Amino acid sequence: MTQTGNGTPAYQRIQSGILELIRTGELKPGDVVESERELAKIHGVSLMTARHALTELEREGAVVRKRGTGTFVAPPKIHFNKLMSFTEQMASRGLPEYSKVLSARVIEREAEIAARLLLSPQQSLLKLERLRQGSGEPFALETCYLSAEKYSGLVNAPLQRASLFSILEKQYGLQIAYADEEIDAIAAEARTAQLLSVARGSPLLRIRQVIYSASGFREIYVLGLYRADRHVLNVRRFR
Amino acid sequence: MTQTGNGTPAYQRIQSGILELIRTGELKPGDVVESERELAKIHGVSLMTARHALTELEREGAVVRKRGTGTFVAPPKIHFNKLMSFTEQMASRGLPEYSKVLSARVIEREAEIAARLLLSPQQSLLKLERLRQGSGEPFALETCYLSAEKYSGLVNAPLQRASLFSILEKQYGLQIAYADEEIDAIAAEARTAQLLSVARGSPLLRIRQVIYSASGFREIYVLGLYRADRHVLNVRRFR
DNA sequence: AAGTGGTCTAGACCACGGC
DNA sequence: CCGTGGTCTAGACCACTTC
Repeated sequence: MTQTGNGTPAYQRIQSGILELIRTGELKPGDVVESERELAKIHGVSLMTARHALTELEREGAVVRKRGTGTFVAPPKIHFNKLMSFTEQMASRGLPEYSKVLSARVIEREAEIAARLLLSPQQSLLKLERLRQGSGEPFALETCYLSAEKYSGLVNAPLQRASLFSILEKQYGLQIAYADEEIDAIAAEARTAQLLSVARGSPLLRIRQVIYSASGFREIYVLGLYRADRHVLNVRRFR
Repeated sequence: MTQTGNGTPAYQRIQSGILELIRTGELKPGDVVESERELAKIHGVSLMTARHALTELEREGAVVRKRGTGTFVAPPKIHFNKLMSFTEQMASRGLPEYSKVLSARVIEREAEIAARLLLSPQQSLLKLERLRQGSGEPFALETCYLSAEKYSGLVNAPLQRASLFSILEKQYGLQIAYADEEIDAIAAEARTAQLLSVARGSPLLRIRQVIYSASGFREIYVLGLYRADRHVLNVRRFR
């Protein structure tokens, strides 16, 4: 008797159940999760199916399994390698944040940048230059480039208030998936130094990122220059 | 009749077989991998077991599965967020590499660094300072700190020739798992500038990493200073 | 000894893709 | 239509941890 119930697979329903308990705080990090056999019985499912559910949850880092002992809620996740907008980053640290839009306009014939987005060299681009401030001090200079064709409406968007990510996600239905970043350091040249209130030649962290949509397209190119004395990047690398 | 053969699980043997074909080039990116049913028959194993093997290979990024179509060798992996030693990095790019050991000795009372390894402030540390050169030019200055108690033998290890990682893995049985890195930029001070053959005040990429063993302990602290004009860091971040 | 996760079997039905 | 991967069953034995 296979009782699939609704359309969602049984193993996913089991996962949702556990994730819900974690989300609501009913299960805290370190707490025991029901064993495979218990889950199988409760959900009226075979052992393999219950196992499947836990295997995926472990892979996602939600739980930890210990042979001979049980399955436990994983320690609070550290948000390493998470792609967050400036706004989100500041919010997650509880810091006040402010962005000044220096320019938002359409540019033409920027072949090099178009190439990074895999667009043809003549294609026009939307260029968005913002000075990021945190705790009242200038912090970073971020220049975003997007296809002008797709995102022309952004020129008049309330970027002063809302985060670019949230506008793209909500208004344009863009599903941001990941970003590849190139990180190095450069010396501040005159204009940048002045905008960021640092001396000319001061070391800046330069982050060039290509942001990909869930469907695999290159959607945004961002050139970020960060005051090294105000910014540390956190990365986790695996062997 | 369960024929396990040797000690390794069947699904791992199936994985090794496929990975070997990929490694030797017998299977190239885009090629079809044997179907679940074929694998099950060939290896005299049930369908679930063959599936398990492919599921893990897909998770690791070695293959891609397409419902209704088949399983294919994944496109060449991009080594994002991979923890590699300097030696490995240079080798993977086919570049000649050379390291000069500037010092290798035991130091005492370096409370701040001991703290990063969660050791007591008085504990003595092994300090290993190396100048990394690639293509004949100085490239980076790397200073490693390890527990002197555990790794005292390293003082006399052939670090000129073998990579620190490989010595730790082979001789000390250390299983390196991952590293958390703090990345920022600083201006080169006198000694560093001289060693790296750059002007004083040049921007350097500073990477401070804590390397963890598979059992979760903090094993190595590395302070790396990289010439920004010779080094770009690649990172992938996920939403 | 009892309970846990790890591996595995020999089937089954479904949804999807290509022909 | 046929072959593919996706989901699932109702058991089984093993290795490990805890008591």
